[in-house]
Amino acid sequence: MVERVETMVRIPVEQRRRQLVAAAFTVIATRGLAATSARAVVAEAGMSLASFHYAFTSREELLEMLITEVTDGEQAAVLPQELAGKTLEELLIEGLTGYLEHLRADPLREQAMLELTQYAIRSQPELAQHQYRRYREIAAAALQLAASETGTRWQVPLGTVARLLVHVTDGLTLTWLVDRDDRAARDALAAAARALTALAAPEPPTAPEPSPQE
Amino acid sequence: MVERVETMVRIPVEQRRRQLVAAAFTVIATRGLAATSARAVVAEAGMSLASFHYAFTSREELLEMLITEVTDGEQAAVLPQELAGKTLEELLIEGLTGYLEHLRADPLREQAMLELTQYAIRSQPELAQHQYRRYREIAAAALQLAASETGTRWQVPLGTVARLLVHVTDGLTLTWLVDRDDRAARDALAAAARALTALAAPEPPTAPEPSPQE
DNA sequence: CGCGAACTGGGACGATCGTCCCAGTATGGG
DNA sequence: CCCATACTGGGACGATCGTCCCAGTTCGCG
Repeated sequence: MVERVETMVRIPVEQRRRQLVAAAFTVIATRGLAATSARAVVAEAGMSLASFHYAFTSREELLEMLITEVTDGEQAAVLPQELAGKTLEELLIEGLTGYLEHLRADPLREQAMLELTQYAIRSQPELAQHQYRRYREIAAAALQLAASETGTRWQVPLGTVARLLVHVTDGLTLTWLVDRDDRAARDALAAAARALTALAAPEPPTAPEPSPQE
Repeated sequence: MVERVETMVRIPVEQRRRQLVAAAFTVIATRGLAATSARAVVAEAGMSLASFHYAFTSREELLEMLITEVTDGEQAAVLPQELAGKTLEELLIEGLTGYLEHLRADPLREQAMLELTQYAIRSQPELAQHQYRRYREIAAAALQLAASETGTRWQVPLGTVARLLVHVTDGLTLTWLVDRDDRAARDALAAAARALTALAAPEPPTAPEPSPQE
């Protein structure tokens, strides 16, 4: 009664989980989290519905793995490449411009990240916290590099500047996704770089002499 | 066959629309946009499902009216109250602190606004643009007031600073909703105020004399 | 070579969704 | 006072959702 099925493929669970996660991210980016049903995901991955619940016990579990994997794989798209002979402000502008280009190149990706954050805030707060800790780590690394490379020093705790930088990139993302105004985004980004620069000051000489204040 | 219904109430359409919009916002805030079904809304509003489609032709129409109404009613929660004798940085700190308090007092409201923005980006881009134009208007008004009140002048076009300020508040909102870290938020906000202050300079005397540069 | 276990396809279940319909009720203009 | 109409309650429809089940297929290990 059952026909010979020629397309049946046997794939180990781990690989299938990865495939489903990737497919899910694609669906979220293109059609939104609300439309990311189990059926839509398996359709995107080209497998049957049963494989979904063989690999994951629930949709929630898939999303959990998705968020974890995506935020851990998050790279510093912000790091400027040419460091030599630039001022801090120039470095910040380049870094932020790099982020804007990253955003412009693949807006759906950042939109998906945003939707996942919002989902996580409601459904898996720890995941959202982890995601933002990672963002801040990346920001802090970039800021520290920029400062040390230009012989400057942050006047405010690095973690605080990093937090502020994440605010800026988040805002940049949200606003640009809304209006797609490249020119305005670049202006705002330049202003942000200029403003952030005010939080740094030239580093005192390498061998710190006791200041003659007492 | 039909029993006497004693609870039936006749309400004009306009009022019912307003009631439904208000109920919908409550549901979005408490349970998320994904859970904001027509049935959930009418349950919150205490009416029957038919009234929903008597007042609105579709769920989408309700959300459209909801977004429009809410963003038009958006107030400047950011305006500092005591203006006299403060520096620009102090004024900015107070304004941002005011916003943080507003956020802390009713986090679900801002979370709902964020979810509505995300929905609008995908489904009604014009509404999202309108929403963010409104945000920028409010920010620009606050910034202009702060500058004129402290005898300073923005070195960067007001619209650009306003855009940047919206970035900061958006980022503040998102991050705080994720980690609820009041202390870190206040630090970041103070840093933001300090950084933004660098974009302003003392206003030249009221009667502008020609500068002796030529 | 054979068999247990890993894996897959397809279909099914109950819940919930948006939308619609219709019989019935209250009300204001004549 | 009465009737057209503005309005409401409740139920229904088809679609889609997450989840589950089971018969059947393939593979690795003995």
